[in-house]
Amino acid sequence: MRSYGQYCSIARGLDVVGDRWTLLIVRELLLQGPCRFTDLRNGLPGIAANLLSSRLRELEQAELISREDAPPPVATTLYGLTESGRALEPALKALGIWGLRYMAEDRPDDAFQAHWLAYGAAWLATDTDPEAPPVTIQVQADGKPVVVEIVGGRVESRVGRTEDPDLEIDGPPRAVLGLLNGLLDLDGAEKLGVSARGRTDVLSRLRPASTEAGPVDLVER
Amino acid sequence: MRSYGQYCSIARGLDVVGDRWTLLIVRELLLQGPCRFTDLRNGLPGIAANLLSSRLRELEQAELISREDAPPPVATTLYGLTESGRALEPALKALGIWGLRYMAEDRPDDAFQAHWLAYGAAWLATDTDPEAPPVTIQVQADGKPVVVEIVGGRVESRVGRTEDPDLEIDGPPRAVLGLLNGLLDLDGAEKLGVSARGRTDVLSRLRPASTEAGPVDLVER
DNA sequence: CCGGATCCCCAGGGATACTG
DNA sequence: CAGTATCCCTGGGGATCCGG
Repeated sequence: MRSYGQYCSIARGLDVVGDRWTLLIVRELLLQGPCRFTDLRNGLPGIAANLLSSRLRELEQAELISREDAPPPVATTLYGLTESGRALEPALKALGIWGLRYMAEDRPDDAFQAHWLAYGAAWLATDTDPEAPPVTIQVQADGKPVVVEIVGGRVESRVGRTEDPDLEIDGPPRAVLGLLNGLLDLDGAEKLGVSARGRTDVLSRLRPASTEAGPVDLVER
Repeated sequence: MRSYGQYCSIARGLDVVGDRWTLLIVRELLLQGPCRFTDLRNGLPGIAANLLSSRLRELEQAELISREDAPPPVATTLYGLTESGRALEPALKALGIWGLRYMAEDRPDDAFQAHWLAYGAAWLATDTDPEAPPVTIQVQADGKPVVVEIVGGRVESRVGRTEDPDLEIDGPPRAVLGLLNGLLDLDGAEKLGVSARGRTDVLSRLRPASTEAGPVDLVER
């Protein structure tokens, strides 16, 4: 990227990660851990192969990512974040919280992947009752399964399924996301097509991680 | 900007502010308050007038900024941030903290403005001794004056001069910034051309605002 | 002088095809 | 699978010009 030529840490940061797709590549590596080229390509629907290739080269040169050869059974190269790359997490988190305000808009053609929903829960929600016992929620959105665990004040999540969850919810991504972030109550979510089975009371423990951003209306205006 | 087409709050956020110059425009309005076209242009050295014009139009449409007609004596239009625009502050702050690691590199041609240094102090530094009495520092870097006040755990700053500061420091931007962020000690800063007069002991109260980013080496490698 | 609009040119991004 | 190569087109940089 062409430099902004300004002695300002925001501008210099953008000199490095301001290019198109760059922050999303970091997002993928942050969420998925070390990835193969094809994993990244799948996690970034819409990116052109040459662009991904060139971005990876630039990011490696900037020492945000490093290539490593995977152990024998796989025998391919893996791309992983360096310390500098991982240090972008707070910035991505803040941007993700800000971007929540645009998640209400329904764009049917948008791609959707399970791990995006997973980080949505883990990064963007807080447990309001840290003293309460841990609970497990089996989430499914657009057919993609995610497990959310509320444990001692923290909200954690991963892609996949679990046995005997305290609660199961299923529905379109927008409604499920609103429910997980505490921005939608169950009534509202059910109107948007969510079905819930089990201890629906645990949902009241979830509140949006604020950064004093204030709540956002996830229902389309 | 062309949409990434991903149902992810980071991607949707970048759909709005991911274009070149956009975040820097928000930075200016955040630091300077409502601005005229020319003020923005001066605060964004390097931007082409047509780009600024088109970005302002897009940002207004996205409801991040609003135009208002200034009161009679000025009689020009002012651009100011809306609530959504101001909500970007945490993201810009996080990015600015991350970008600090690139502030060590010396690029003689980079532009430098006083208010960038001012936010550098206020956003990126913390007072380690909130109980201690308030102190005032008169800073000057590259001829541009900034006042930094350490008051009850908070670090505040503004462009300009004050009377009877507890400490005066003067030197090249890189060294002054390192000193204000607690990343450089006085000895190191003096080697980079800083001169200090007054209560140099108050500098020990400044520490970098972490976001667990860890300290950064501001001296060139 | 302020607040842009217009024009031209080039670099960077998108789509697809091709190769080790 | 992991990229490269190619072509095309849009979007950004830079200068100039114009109305208020």
